[in-house]
Amino acid sequence: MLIIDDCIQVSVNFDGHPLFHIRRFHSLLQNRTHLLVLLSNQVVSQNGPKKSRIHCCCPVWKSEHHIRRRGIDLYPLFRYSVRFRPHKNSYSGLESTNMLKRTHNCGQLRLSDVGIQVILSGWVNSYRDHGNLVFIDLRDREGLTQLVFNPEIQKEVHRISRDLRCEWVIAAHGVVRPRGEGLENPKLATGQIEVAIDKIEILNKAKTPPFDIDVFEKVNEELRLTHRYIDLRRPEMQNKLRVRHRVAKIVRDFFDEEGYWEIETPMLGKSTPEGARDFLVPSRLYKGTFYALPQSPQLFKQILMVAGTDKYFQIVRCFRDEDPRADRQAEFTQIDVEMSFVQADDVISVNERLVARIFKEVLDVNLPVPVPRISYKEAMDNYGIDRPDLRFDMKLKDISDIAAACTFKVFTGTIEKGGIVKGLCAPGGGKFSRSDIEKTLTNFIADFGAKGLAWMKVEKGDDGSGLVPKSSISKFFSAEQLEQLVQRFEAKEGDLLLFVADKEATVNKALAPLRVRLGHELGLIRPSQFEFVWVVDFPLFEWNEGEKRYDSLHHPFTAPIPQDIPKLDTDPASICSQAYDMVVNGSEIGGGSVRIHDPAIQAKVFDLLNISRQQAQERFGFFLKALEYGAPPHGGIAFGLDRMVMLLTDTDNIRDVIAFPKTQRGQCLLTEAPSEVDKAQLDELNLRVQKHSHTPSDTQRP
RNA sequence: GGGGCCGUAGCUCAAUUGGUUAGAGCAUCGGACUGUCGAUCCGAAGGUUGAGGGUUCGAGCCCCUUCGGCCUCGCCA
Repeated sequence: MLIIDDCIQVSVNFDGHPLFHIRRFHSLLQNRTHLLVLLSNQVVSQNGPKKSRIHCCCPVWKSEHHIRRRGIDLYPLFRYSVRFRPHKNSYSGLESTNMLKRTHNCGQLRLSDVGIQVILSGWVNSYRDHGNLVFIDLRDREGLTQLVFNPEIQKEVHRISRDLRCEWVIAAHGVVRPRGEGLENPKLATGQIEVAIDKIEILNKAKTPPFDIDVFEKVNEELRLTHRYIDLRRPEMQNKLRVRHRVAKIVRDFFDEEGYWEIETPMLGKSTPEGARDFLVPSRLYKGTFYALPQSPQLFKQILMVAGTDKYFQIVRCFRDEDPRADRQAEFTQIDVEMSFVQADDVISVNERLVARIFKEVLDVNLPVPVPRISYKEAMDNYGIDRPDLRFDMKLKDISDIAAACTFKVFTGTIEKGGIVKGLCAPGGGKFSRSDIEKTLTNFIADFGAKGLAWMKVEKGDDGSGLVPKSSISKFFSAEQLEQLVQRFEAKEGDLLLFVADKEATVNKALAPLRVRLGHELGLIRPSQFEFVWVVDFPLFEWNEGEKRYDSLHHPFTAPIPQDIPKLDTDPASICSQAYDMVVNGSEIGGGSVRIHDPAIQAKVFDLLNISRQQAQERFGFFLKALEYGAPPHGGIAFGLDRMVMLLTDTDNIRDVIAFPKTQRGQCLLTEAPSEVDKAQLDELNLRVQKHSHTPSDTQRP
């Protein structure tokens, strides 16, 4: 055995076929602990270090142990011609000349292709080795194709195929042939055919992946995020990326056809501390000043209207530094739209056609246009929330009138204090046990601030006629009142009535999620059912009791309906805005409004929001100034692209529709962002990190 | 900032409720096998039970601290 030093380069031909290339060997063999070079029947070299420049063809040797066990007996397995030459510090382009270039993808071949020669490239999805016959399922993003290796076709290629492992990257040449009768695989689109391989090229080996790509079990998400490149190989994830691309493509095509321009707006902008927390970026040139990443391009798109661009759209990244949720990331993507000389109906009709096209082209779902509309008040009354899930009925009913007349202190007391009693009828909910209701459901609504949940099961009366709500509180109700309850909810035998008594806001806050939960648990939702609705007629303001001022329900640039403009001076709380939200299955996927284009009205709104003239000038001065130079009437909308893709892919996790998402604590597990930076970087920005600025011991120090 | 769930082999999960040497399936490695397709069969290897401390004769299990992930309330004009 002879140690070969670092300056020998070996090129290997395999039966005269240059199936392997020098540079590829390098990457193939980097992870090896040992390399051996065979010449004749001798082991010529053994070498350990990873960084060796020696290249050789030894595709089956896994370890020193393996080689020792086989010893020199390995020789008959190898028939390489081996040529040495001095290392000239160059790979001389050998790697690119002979690579098998693919002719088809792995989801493409059908019976009609039988007989043709093809080259496929991809990842080894699985291997089934029968000793002589070897089957490889080769995977790329388009699908799987079965490759067959038979020693009778090409002995050496067959031998190499036995060493292939999952996730190795290969290219293979062969002939498409039909599978024998009864051997088709109906699970695969390409299951009618297979490719009999006579040439193969190993483009790269792979470490055993940290989790199986082809596995049905749910893998720990932390692991998936740290190895996102593995996770994204899974067909399910590739489909989500594909759908996301399709949506973006449809959006661009649609708006282009409709005469919209895609215009980019800055990522480094001005902080306007309203709404969510900003992500800040320090300025190097102006010490002590900061850019903010955009929460949305709201002001820029309105300025574009003043600039006469007329019809604008953008698929744009937005940033809000708030805690994430299952359907919320700090960094997310909007389909942002704005148009001039329009009223609310114009914006609505264009955009429902857009959404209809997306759902038609991606899912083949026909969405009825025009999409129905309900008012904010209707939504709050019937569903307790401004984004109602209309896939099932189960409307909330106010029973304050009945409750006021009963003798149940919790109900009457609440009403005396100005609260309400509202409830819902869960069809078939009578099957819930007392513990289901009084523990599980009561705890559930307690999270939303409700103090208790009253219930009644609707059963047949004792005399066998009529329906009577039964429960521990039914004794506080007269027979007539019980009858009224049954009628109000149109309850049937076996239903469950649930009530919450509190301030109206609290009642709605508790009952809305309870309704959705029951809808799921009672199986009231059909799979792949989509119910679209525009929620309209929002109030312009809501009263903020803590701050003693009005807040915008939408944002401060939303226009009131024209006939309510006089109320800005008299009765702001009752003003109706020109805002609209598109809601699908209880999820808000988009929202927008007609904007204020009159500087005088904008000023009045700022007054009501308790934003002083000076504050308004500091924050939005540039924008208010723009409005003074001939702003057209305009309005727009923004859709949440991530949420739309979630709906289209039936996903309840926003991270699954983002290629490189962050965790709930805002970390990227792949890159380990955020990270500390060099002192030099901080110095350049004139920044200093105060590590313990908030600990009492520090502040008390003299 | 608050509440909840979780962390055991590479992965997914067990471990008779504090008791002997922490098990299984899949993956990995070795062997056999010419029609499989989540191949099969035989064999092997694989563990600081997230980390640190405590209680105990004895801790995967109980207590405290801490790290990480997920869900959620607040927050998200």
